[in-house]
Amino acid sequence: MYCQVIVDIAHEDVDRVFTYRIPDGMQLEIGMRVHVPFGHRKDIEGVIVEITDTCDLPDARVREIKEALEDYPAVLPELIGIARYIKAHTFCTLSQALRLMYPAQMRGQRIREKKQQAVRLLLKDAAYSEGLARQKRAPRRYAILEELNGAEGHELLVSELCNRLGNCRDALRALDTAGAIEIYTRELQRKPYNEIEALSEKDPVLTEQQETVLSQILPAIDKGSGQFLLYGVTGSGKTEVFIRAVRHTARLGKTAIVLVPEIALTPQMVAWFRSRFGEDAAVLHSRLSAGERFDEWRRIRRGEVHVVIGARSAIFAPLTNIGLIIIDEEHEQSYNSDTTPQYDARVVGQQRCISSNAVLLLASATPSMRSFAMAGRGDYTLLEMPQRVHGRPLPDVHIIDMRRELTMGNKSVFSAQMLTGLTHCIESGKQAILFVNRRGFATFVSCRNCGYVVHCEHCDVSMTYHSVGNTLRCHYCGQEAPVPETCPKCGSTHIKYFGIGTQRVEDEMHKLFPNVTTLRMDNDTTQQKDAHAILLRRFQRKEAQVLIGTQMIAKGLDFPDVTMVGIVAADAMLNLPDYRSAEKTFQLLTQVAGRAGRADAKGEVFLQTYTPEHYAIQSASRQDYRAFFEAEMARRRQIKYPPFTVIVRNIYESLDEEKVHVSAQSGFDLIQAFFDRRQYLQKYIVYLRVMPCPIYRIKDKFRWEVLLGIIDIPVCEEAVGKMSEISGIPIENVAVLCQINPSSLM
DNA sequence: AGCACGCCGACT
DNA sequence: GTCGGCGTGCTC
Repeated sequence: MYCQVIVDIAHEDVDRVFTYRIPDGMQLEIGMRVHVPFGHRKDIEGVIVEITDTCDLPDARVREIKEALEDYPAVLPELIGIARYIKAHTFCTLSQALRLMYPAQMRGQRIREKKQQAVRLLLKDAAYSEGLARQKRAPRRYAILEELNGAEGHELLVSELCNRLGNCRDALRALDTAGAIEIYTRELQRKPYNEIEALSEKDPVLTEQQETVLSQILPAIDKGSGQFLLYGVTGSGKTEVFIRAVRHTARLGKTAIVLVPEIALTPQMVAWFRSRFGEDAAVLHSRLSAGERFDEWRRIRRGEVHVVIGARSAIFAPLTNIGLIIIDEEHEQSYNSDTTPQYDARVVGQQRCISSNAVLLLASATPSMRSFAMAGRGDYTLLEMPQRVHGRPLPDVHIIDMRRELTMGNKSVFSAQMLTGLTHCIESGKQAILFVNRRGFATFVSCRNCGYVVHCEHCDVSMTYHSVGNTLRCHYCGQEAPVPETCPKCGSTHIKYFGIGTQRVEDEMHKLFPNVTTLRMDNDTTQQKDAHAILLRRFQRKEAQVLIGTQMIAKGLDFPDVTMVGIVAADAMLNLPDYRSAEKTFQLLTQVAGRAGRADAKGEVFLQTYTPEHYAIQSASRQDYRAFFEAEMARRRQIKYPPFTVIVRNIYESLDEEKVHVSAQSGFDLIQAFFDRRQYLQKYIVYLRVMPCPIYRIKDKFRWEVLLGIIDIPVCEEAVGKMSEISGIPIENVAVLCQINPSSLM
């Protein structure tokens, strides 16, 4: 018997199968990880992707499998198929794609099951009393028996016993020989989020629109096919739909994956599922400890759970018999991996659904351009939930023209109108959220006399002022610098701060409302582990009346007492060099506005902007997704951007300014030559150019880019592949990376 | 990716 | 004369 092995080496030259002989008596299956000799090297890890009884190579060239690394296939056959799909579509090696399928810690045997010693009491009832009496004069043994008798299931971990009674291993050994107890090793499960408390356990009555939506999803799950895009406004009760759909899936004996866009949102989703849904839910994401991750992965692999909840990587959960894959907040950029393999969890999910006869359910209050367009074409069935539960109205949104504030002489952070709203909210004892999409205090520091702006000395960006520590910080490389007292250029002392950051808003709040407690949540205050959850819990417990934060407060959070939301600068992200900035602005404004008025009181949103007429802001204020979608699609079509095109961007970075330019130019020449040889592709090119990156220097490295825009039709994958291939050619002292539909064009 | 094989410069 | 530089090529 022979098998085909993919060796765990990420290089094109070895990106193919190698044939090995299976030694007599070795039990191997497809998907198992093995050690194989490879060239002059021993013990290279590999994955078996095929088993055959013949082989067409001369016998002398075929070597033997050394050993299996586990006694079960680490990669399910279905996931080998998914890995092949990822290789074909993201231009990585098969070994890189296979690495996604099992915990990284398993590579190089760096992790083992955690075993612990446990003891079980073998004596029951009368025998127990008798045995106990016999130990009257051995207090250690007596105590052990008593402890075990009182323990749940009459068993305890040895470590726990030693904790309670001191070191008692000798006594344990004696009891073991006497046959009173049994000492055994058992596997310890490290379970994340075990401490999460259950929420309400009763099923709420479904709203009419929830019923309607489920009446379409559930039969599809029975049938084993269907792809849905659930467009439901914030607060429309999408989570309840998820729970019912997953429960239905589990009742059919099938399994489900629920994806959330970021790790911080998993505990909440887990809580909802654990409390409402009897079945066990596993959690899988990259910030679990190595041990936790391995244990969760193995629980799933052994078929012990029906539901897996997690971030992007959980799409590769080793579940069999999948019946449903849910992707919540479907529009989030975080579903795209930005490191190789650059997969899109939505696309992988779709592929898994096809290979497992499962239903795909994408959900969002602000669907991505791509998904909504696909629904329009009939690729997805569109499901809508336009109303909030319990007929709660959407919040009133007030657009405030900050240009007028300025002409009226108001130079502060808050407009008169927002200040009134804030005061009213605070006085009525409710809570408020202030959204600022910039951390730090001020966005840049500038001389009023000559216009000089303080830049980072390593990057071509202005530095941000942080009032904590009174320093300037570069948000790209972390470099800190003191605030200049005089202008380095003209010597003037008129140095001023411009732009608004979270610290500035916090500062202003304290000045205006000295007795109101606030919480600030941004990258700077959430550095420590769990800081995120702790801050939110404090706000939930009303330890503060006002929460000031960046993007991270926008998503999925449910604070019933928040009646007022202030968006300090709605257009701050509108002018970024990113074709998605309008879409991002609309999504963010909608999400933030959705935080207001989630319980009984109607919410109010104050949206400050310098461009009140912009369609992203207008449509967001009316929570009018369709209007935004139409306008944005028209614009994307016109400027030829995704979803009409694919953008491929090769970035060249080097400390050597001359070399990086030359390298980018030769990369450009290669792709140009490629197109010259393929006339049939040329008509799909929208643009192809080589130029310096918008941020020309980061961390002292000069940056150039080759940018390709090409109509998104299947034959164009060839061109994407070529760009990826070119980026893989090593150049001395120049780093090249390839981005497909990059999230930012910095 | 790794590591050996192979053909040219400055050293005990 | 050798030790060792890293260019090129192969791995079932």
